[in-house]
Amino acid sequence: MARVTISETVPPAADGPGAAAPRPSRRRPERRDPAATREALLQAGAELFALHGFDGTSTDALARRAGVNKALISYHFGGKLGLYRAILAATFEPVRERVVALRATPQPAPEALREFIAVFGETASRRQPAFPAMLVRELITPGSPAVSELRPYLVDVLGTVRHILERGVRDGQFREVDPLMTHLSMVGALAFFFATGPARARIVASMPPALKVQPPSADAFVRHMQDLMTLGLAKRPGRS
Amino acid sequence: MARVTISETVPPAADGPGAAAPRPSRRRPERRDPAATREALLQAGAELFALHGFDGTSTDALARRAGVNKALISYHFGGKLGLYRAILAATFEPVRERVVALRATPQPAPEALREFIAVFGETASRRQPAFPAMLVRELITPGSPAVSELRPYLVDVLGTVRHILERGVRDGQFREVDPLMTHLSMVGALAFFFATGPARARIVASMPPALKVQPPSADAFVRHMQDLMTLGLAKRPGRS
DNA sequence: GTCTATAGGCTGATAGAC
DNA sequence: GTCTATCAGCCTATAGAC
Repeated sequence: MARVTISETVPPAADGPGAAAPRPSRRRPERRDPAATREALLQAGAELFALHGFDGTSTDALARRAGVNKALISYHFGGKLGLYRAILAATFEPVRERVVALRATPQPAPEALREFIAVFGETASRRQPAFPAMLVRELITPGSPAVSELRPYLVDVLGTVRHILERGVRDGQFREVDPLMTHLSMVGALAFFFATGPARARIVASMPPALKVQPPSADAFVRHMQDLMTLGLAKRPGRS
Repeated sequence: MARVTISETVPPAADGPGAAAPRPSRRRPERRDPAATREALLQAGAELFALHGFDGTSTDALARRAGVNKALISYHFGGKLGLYRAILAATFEPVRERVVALRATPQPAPEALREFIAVFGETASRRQPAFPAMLVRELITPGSPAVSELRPYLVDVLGTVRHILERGVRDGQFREVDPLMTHLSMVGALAFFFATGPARARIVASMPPALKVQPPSADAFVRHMQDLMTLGLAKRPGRS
């Protein structure tokens, strides 16, 4: 099981979590770059797997969405599961890198925590829109064939958060909190919000116009979480 | 994957990934109460759908787990989807009732919010263990055939939380927060924690004993969330 | 590398005996 | 109400032409 070396060269077309999905104009079966075929499958798979899960996505739907022949999934990725694994790696690796970079920040802990939340939000809303749903789906399905491969990523992210929290406690800016539970509540709220974005958009869209309320934007929610966490963790002046 | 021809009377060997599962002692195909059949299917379905999702659960697995003939799913529930819908209703209705009852509480808002979190935790960890995973799965899959039926439940729960939060703001105990975002962050963190409990247990179980850390208990996490939310929402003395 | 055609397995549902 | 037997449809994967 080699480390997947996916050509990260092509930036995944930034389409929001709301995902009306501007279908990539891939009508033509004409000859084209094989790297483009791989890329189209990775892109289509990220969208469909995030939305419908592994079992809910057929190779037929993947190929159609990518504008590519079904057999090419096996040729390029060794099968549907191989494609899924490649997408998992391509999705989580950039997240890991951006998060781990936060360890070195010179900012005080509360600012670093705000930064972590901002990085999560930016990744989820702009860079890797499939990331929150894939994370949640993997963690919810204990028998998933790929959940064990996820562990290194989870460990690195948890480690970074723990690092920030412990520094905050040491510096007297955070009250004494359990780092794991704090991590779970923060990441859980963020992942839930972004993973359920499309469904929220749908629910709002189907409401009678009179009652229609705009769902919160990604940026607003990031700010909400930044405030909630820093205030909720803050060491209160009076206490020891 | 070799299909060994075993006499089908033999109880299916402990299967399922999650599956410690106190198998209901249903050896005999003898006549029995039809209500018991329905109940066994509802129970088995709640476990399997929560763990593997709708697409990931076959009628065969459902029937085997329930110790019941496959054809009875169609007879009693009109098919796999009918069973799923019945489980959805049976899972969410008790949650709705317990949550809505909180509207009438005479307690101050911060106490009421703590109570809401406790009710969620108790429901998720003891009464309806399938509830968090089913909630998350439904909300993550926008096209789910049942997601629209969920709306009344979501509206009632959100309404209750909003009610508590607005009362807290009015009474000067909470700072001015967006009720929807606050609801999403709180329920999101709770649902994520409980839905991912089984996976967390697995990950811990597969760790080398030296590094093994106990995952947080349900009660500890409830307390964590109670503190995080009440402190994070508290109106700070100095400010207006 | 890409495509077509097809194999072979599994799925959910039901007809009909009991 | 329960069970066995069976079917049609869809699914993933692949052989082989180009």
